[in-house]
Amino acid sequence: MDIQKPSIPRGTRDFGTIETVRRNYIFNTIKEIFQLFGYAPIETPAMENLSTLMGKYGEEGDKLLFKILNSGDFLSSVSASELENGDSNNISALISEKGLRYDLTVPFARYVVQHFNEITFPFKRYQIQPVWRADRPQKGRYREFYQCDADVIGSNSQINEAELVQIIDEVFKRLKINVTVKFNNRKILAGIAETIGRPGELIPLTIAMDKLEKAGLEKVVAELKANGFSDENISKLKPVLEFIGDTEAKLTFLQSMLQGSETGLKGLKEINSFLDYLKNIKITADVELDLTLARGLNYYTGAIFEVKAKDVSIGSICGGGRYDDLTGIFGLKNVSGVGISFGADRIYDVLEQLTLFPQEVSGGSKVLFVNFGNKEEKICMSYLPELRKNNISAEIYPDPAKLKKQMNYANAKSVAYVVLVGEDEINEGKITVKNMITGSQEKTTLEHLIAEILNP
RNA sequence: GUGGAUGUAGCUCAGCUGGUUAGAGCGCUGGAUUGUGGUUCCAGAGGUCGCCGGUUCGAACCCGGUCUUCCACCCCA
Repeated sequence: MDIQKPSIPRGTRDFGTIETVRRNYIFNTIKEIFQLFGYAPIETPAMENLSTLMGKYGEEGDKLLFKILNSGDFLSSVSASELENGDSNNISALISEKGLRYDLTVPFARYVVQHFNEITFPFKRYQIQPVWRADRPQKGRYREFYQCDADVIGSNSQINEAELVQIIDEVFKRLKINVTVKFNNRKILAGIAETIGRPGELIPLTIAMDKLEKAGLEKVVAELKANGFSDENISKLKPVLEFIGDTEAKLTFLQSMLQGSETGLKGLKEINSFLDYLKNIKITADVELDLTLARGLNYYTGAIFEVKAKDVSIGSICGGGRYDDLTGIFGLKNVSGVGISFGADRIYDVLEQLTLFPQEVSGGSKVLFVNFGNKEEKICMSYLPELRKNNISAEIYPDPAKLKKQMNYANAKSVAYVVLVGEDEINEGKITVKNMITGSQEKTTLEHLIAEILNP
């Protein structure tokens, strides 16, 4: 039999011990903050019915869904003529009815509708699980990655938006990442579309506007023209694209521009309410209104957020928004929700690039007992529980290997103290403790070692 | 999904216009030091040159395909 070189699918990764400990540091930080704000955890399955997932993320999203082949004789449901036609889309619908989740928001909406009777509203939940996208991987883009979501469903108040910004601020403050929180409102974008004379063409408009920062005004205009926007449409839009000023100035400008649009004015009202709540909160991060912020996910209808790291260029590390009717498609009308999603894997990349991971995130033992042989290891075995009882992680080297090898092991695992108990120590009822950081060494007792570690 | 790069030891990389036996640093193992790591010195192990095929007397090197990683679009966390 051939030995095959093992590998994992592209865009997926193994995590070593250091990486896992560091990732847990991110997850734990986020989880702690979520709980601090009263969010409770749920989990949903890795796979959902495709009918739940399809059509929720736009055309692009459907393409990026990982589909799971039906079990058993999956071809039996395909007729010969369909096979002959070779329409992949058609056939895939026949042979696959499950898919891996693409995000956590849509499964959450499904969950809310399905468990409506058990839930007390407003429902604040958090969820930290992997999601999968059949995207082409590159830096900061993986096919399996973790999202850390917090959502409030069943409340229209902008107090939720303000709270989510507060959570974002708190999380990145603790992780020591400088960020800018950009926000916008889909209703305002809809109002702009209306005002320039292209109501209902929100999506092509926003996709083009989104490129302003990256591609520049000319490219945006060119794309709009290609999508059938007239010169008059574009000249009406230009003041928006060219506007320079702070959040307040933008709002004043929009107030007069959107007079004719009911939706647009509603969006303005939402933003003003949101900002009003925010005034009472001390926020460290920069928070700014960005009219070119669009975000692709189709289900957003109100506020939208995006968070960027100031010191690293990696795309957004957190995003979110309000969806007024995501549960509607599953039969539950008039339930509005708003949520944010932290991208743990990108946050990892940011922390690594800025070397912001705390030192103590190592994962090894604090104390290692050297193994000198059968008689000595038994004494060590009796000491170990004493340390662990005091919440000090400790281990004994399992084999009576050469001392050099055991010291090397301690060094590689960044163990702080190595304890040597040989014949001399046994006779004296003491232990020899070597401090691996300073290199100094002294004969002492177990009690003294414990005391030193607990009260440095 | 479109376009462009990339792949040589565990890691980072050298390897001339195709020419005998493919190299370095770091790491690893052993020794100098039989109860002392992180510094030093010596020795050693480790390679289907991503994979498959083609051109050639001869391929790590040229050509085709495929996979990987990366970059730009698209989109996104």
